[in-house]
Amino acid sequence: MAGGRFASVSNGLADGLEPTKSRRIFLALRDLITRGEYVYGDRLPGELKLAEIHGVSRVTVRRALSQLKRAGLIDRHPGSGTVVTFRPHARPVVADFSNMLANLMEMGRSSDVRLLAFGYGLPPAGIQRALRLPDGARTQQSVRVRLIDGAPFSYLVTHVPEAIGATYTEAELAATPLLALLERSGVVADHATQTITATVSTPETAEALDVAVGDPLLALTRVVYDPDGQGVEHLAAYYRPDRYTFQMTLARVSANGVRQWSPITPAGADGGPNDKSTTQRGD
Amino acid sequence: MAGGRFASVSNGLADGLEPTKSRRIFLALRDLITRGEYVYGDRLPGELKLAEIHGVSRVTVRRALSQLKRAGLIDRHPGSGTVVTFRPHARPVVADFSNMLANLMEMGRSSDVRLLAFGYGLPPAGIQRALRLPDGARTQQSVRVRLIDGAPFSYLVTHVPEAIGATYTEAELAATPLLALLERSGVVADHATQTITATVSTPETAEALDVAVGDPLLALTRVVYDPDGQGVEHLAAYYRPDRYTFQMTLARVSANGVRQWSPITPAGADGGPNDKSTTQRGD
DNA sequence: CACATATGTCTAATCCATAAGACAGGTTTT
DNA sequence: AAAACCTGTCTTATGGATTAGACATATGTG
Repeated sequence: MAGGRFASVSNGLADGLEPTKSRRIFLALRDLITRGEYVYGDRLPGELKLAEIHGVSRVTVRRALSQLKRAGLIDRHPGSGTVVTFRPHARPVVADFSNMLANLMEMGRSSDVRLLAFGYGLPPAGIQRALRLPDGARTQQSVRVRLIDGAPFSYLVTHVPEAIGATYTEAELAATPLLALLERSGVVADHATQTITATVSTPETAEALDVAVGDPLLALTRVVYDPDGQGVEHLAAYYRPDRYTFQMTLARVSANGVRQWSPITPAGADGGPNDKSTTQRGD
Repeated sequence: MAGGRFASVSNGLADGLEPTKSRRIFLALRDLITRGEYVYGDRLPGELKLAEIHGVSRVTVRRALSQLKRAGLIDRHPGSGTVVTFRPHARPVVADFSNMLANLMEMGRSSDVRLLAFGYGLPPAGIQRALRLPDGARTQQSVRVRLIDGAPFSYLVTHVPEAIGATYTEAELAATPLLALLERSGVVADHATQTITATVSTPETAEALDVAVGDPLLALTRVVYDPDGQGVEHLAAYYRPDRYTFQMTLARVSANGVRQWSPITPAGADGGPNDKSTTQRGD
């Protein structure tokens, strides 16, 4: 609720804290609206129609619509109908395939980081394996929340091998992108694997991101390796889908006689000569 | 439940058809397991611990664990504890950033398509705008479900301008990737925009994908344009996150003096000389 | 105007997931 | 052997979302 440009894309909470049918319908409709299936001025189906579509009673639909109204996505007019008031100018943060926050600063938006946890310890088995660490090796573990215009949109859990993590302080992590810290320490990020999927929020992520427990989240797992194939960073990131999406432009090219899609790197693509951009953000 | 290699990654339904706390906890735990946070042989926290973490009673945790057990992800031993039995060999289908189903056939897996709907009509306002169609222009609309080894993993809704859609039949669409049909018809796919986000399943998608209503889904929206910038295909795709994820490898390269991430195209990356692969799949 | 359709408001009843607790029986550790 | 911890099973009670209905009121249309 804290903010800025996201006032019109809030979460509509306050009575929908539980995983109820109405919450679910709210989320489904919000998704249709924020993704542009319904645009400004469109009329939603009537309450009875929605009740039929979702197999619930009218009361339940009305709860979902109340949440949408509270979130500022719709207006309701007795007799006339329910109308979308969401203006796409308040669109979510957009990142390209490489997870760069595209043009964040240029759009005049302020980004902020809150460091929720910081410490050293034994990593979970899966993370240990992903980083290719020997048994018993410890990692530096941190939990951060990134805000845009005062509103949280990402929840980041990182693991870094202890020796590397020791090269910077807690305060530095709270102020600097992790990847920049690593490269400052002489670590060479050579390649990375990245997986994108969908999941649900837990009490932890829900509280940090100001959503209801059970709401869908975009999940990204990235493991960064040095030239030797040694893992140097493990990132588990959770994003609010209404505030952050992955977006990319693909070109259909011929390579080896086979036509296939190729991503267009933002720098060399949209004509904009903004190569002077500062160091790419890490997450 | 119909399926092959997915027997070990089912949805654990059958009493969790509603968006309940226990369902939510099931999903959260399943996510941790399928993403490798917990690996084969790991012991989950005890029921009381889980109850504390998620802020629910023990009964509720037990329901979630029952679903996990039914899904074949865990085994429970009285006195000893709950152990992960999920073997990563039954991993989800993986697609790279360009949405190609990587090495699907080479892995000996069978893919199948079910055509649920087919027809012509006026598109929703958002889709009309995305395709840059004039008012009143009609589109061919289809709904398909893609199966892997007999188990559904994607729900695809496409819109194609009427004139283009007329160049192939309903039967052809049920058997051939849409993009191949388009290019056969002389349509030149030049570039595309693509957005990836997370959403929740509706009764429609839930039934088609055999998940509970309210379960999280990966959502992809893609609009393909011809060289003139005219939209030729609009695709809204929904994926079961436990059966399909986006996965990519990135290389840290220097370009213009700026270090940034660059995706590695699967063909030229993993050393495997499989350039002979057939036409790339469209979805 | 009359009619269909939309949202707004209220009622009464139901139902089921959830909570809180006790107890049994198996496993591991000290 | 005892202590600590785990899952399995059961009981009772409650609360809040949900249902199904009626009725009012605003809006647009033929």
